[in-house]
Parts: sequence; C-alpha cells; structure tokens
Amino acid sequence: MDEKYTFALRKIALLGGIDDYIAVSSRELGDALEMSQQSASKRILELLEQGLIIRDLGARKQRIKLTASGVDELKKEYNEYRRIFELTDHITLHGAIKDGMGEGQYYIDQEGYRNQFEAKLGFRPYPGTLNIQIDKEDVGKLDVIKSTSGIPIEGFTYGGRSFGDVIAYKSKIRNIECAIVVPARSHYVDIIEVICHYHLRRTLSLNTDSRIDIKVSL
Amino acid sequence: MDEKYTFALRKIALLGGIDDYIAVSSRELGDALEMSQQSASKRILELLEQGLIIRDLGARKQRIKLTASGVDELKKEYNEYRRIFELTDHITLHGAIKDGMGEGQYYIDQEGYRNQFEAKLGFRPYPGTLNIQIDKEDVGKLDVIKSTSGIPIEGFTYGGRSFGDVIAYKSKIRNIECAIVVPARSHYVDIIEVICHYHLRRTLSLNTDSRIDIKVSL
DNA sequence: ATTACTAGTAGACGAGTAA
DNA sequence: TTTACTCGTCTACTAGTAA
Repeated sequence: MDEKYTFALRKIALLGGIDDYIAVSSRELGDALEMSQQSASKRILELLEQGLIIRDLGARKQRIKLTASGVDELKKEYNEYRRIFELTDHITLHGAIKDGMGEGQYYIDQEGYRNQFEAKLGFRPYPGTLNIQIDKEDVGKLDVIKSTSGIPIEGFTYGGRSFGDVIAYKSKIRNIECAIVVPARSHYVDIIEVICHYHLRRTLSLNTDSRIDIKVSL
Repeated sequence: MDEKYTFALRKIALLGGIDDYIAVSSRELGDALEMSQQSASKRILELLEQGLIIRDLGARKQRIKLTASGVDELKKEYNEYRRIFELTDHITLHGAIKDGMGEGQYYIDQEGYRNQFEAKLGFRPYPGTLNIQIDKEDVGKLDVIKSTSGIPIEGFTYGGRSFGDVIAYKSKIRNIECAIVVPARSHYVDIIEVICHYHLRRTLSLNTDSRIDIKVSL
C-alpha cells in the first residue's frame, strides 16, 4: 500500500467520508491534498480501482465514501501510531462485568485447553470465565492487542467436536495475574473472556455491571 | 510537510528512534521504507536538513533519532487519526483525585472569571476546583482536547494583577455537569482542574486518590 | 459548474560507483 | 562493510482542454 493512497484516504476520512458519503469535488480534494484538481481526480480513480473508496457520480458533484478495506488501511496506520505513542508494555481496557452464558466455562473446562493454559500461562484456570464488556471507546484497543503476538493456544478435536486455535494475552486485574482469551480467527466483539486461577468475581467482590479495568501485557 | 517525510519519520519511530538513538543503516531504512539504499540515504539527508532527525555518524554505522519537531510532526498525524477513530462527541479521561494547593480556588473565586463561567457555561461554580491527575496513558488525549475549540474565557486585570485567558471544556462526571479549565497558553500538565456548581468532592463522596472518569464534550 | 483526457515537464528513484 | 555522489530513466505531477 503506497503511502500516497493512505494519505488521500486519511484526508477523505477527516472530511467525514468514513461514516457516510460526502460530496467532495476533485478541486476540493485537491485543496485538501495540496495538489491540482487534475491530480486529485486521478487519485480518486486510483482509489476506486483498488476498491478503497466507492463513488456515487451524481449530476453535479460526485459523492465518495471509504469502503471497509479503505477503513482497514487507515486502521493499520492508526495502530502504528498507537504502538509509537501509547504502548509502553501494556494496554488498559475499561469496561463492565457482564453475565456470560456458560459457553466460556464449557470451553475453558476442556482439558485440551486447560493443559496448555497451565503450561504456557503458569496457572491452572478456575473453571469458567469472567466476561467484561469493553467500553465503546476502548474496543479499538482490541485491534492493537490482536496485532501483537500473544500466546498461541492450539485447537484440538475431542469427542467428535473441534475446538479452534485461541490466543491468550497475559493480563492483570488489580494486580491479580489473569489472561484474556480470544479465538484466533475472531470477528468483531466487545466482550472479552478473562481466565484466572482464582474466581475473580468472588475474590474481588464483583457484581454484574461493576466497572473494572484490566491491564493487558504486550 | 510532505507526506513522504512523515512516512519516513513514522518508520524510524517504529524502529525505536523516538526515545533513543538507533543504529540503522541506509540499507535497513531502505528496506523499511521499501526503497533503495540510495534513496533512503537521500531521505535521511533531507530529514536532517529539515531538523526532523539528528544523526551521530559513527565509524561503522550511523545512529539516528527523531528531534522534538520530528516527534511533533508525528503527533499531528496521530491526532488526525484520533479525530477519525476515537472522537464521537466526547473523550473520557481516566484519573485519580489529587489535593490542590488552593491556587485553583484563588483563580476561580475571581469575579472576572466567575461571571464569564456563569454566562458561558450556564452554572455558577462552587468556589474551588477539583484536581484530577490524569493517567499517564491518557495525557495524550489532552492534546486532542486542546486541538478543539472549547469555550474561551477572557483574561482581565484586577488589583494590579493580570489573569490570563483560559479555555473551558464542558464535561460530565457521573452525569453531573461540570467543566475543565485550562490556561490558554499552557505547558504540559497531567493535572486538570474541574469546576462545578456543586462541591463534587462532597456530592460524590470522593477522597484523595479515588479513581474517577470525566467525560469531556467536544 | 463539474470530471477526466492528453501532452509536456520536473523531480524522485535506482544503478553504478567513489570514498 | 559503510554513506552518498552523479546520471539516466521513468513516473507523478500540472496545464490545457474536452465533454
């Protein structure tokens, strides 16, 4: 991905083209990019060709908008900046305790996972997970965490059922060692599952909807 | 500032050249920038000429490091990304209550400020301020807040003393209307002063070092 | 007003090479 | 090995202009 394309995408995003179509003439975009109308027009065609933006070429003025892959390119660059400016050796996520539906417990209880947790994390997890709903403004941090390596936990098959690869990230809640566990191939979620040697809910006297901070090591 | 320079600065920062000198040959930088050794060498000379990096040209390998103005250029771009991805209509700052030294109260008590607070914020502040020490990982958000307009409060002279311009930003702590107040020409600080119609410490039963979140409107 | 073609040009790049 | 010069090429830009 050439830098000039992300530069253009960023300026379009700043003009509001990330949530919605915006009406921007090639001249206006040229002003934003400090280049001529002709070059801006060419840039738009290039972005279109690469599927980074989509366009609605109306009668008077074109309307453009970033595509999902255009937004992804920007996020990549954004995460580089986070790595530069935010990351020391951990990221703090803010959120609230939520009730799980027991599926976390079902997975964690599998010996195929438990043995690896013990070997790679240094503690045998209490059966069941603590579910934290991450604040909307912090969900982006999950991308940054996922862009780091983490501790890979291999999937396995047991009783005709297959359990996929997951990734664990060592974490701390009020100085208690724990880890967050996410599926290796996961979609967007705002609830994370925390495993710990202790029963965190009891140990820390947490209730549903209690506010909580978790420090994820990188 | 041409995009190609911030691109190079960013890659140097990712290699660690933001805190310390790093040993990077022009070939290595060329790899990072996806360009030839020759072009990378030229890019380094250009960055040096613009005062964006400094170099220690050793016998075997050069060592380079971003200058303060190089870091500023990166921060500008970082703040653009924050505006794109983080900002809805508010920023949440996380921090802890600290004891002030009474100087906040002295300023806020000035009628020259109080009248403007009442007119522009819609409440008459309780005498004295609540001091919040912002978490280290959130101090960068203050730059973003300062890059927005805020509510200007004009300075004045009273009793032979001059009181400078300050900027107020409407905020909320647990749904109570308040505002943070910063000097218009301020240096780096990690403690913010909060004014409110109520005595926040009493109303919310806060103690020194209590953890607190404040939502600043943009 | 728009968007976007063609043509001409400045400058960015890499190969070769010196120190 | 380094860094960084010169020089030829090629590409990314703008001006002019059409639709």
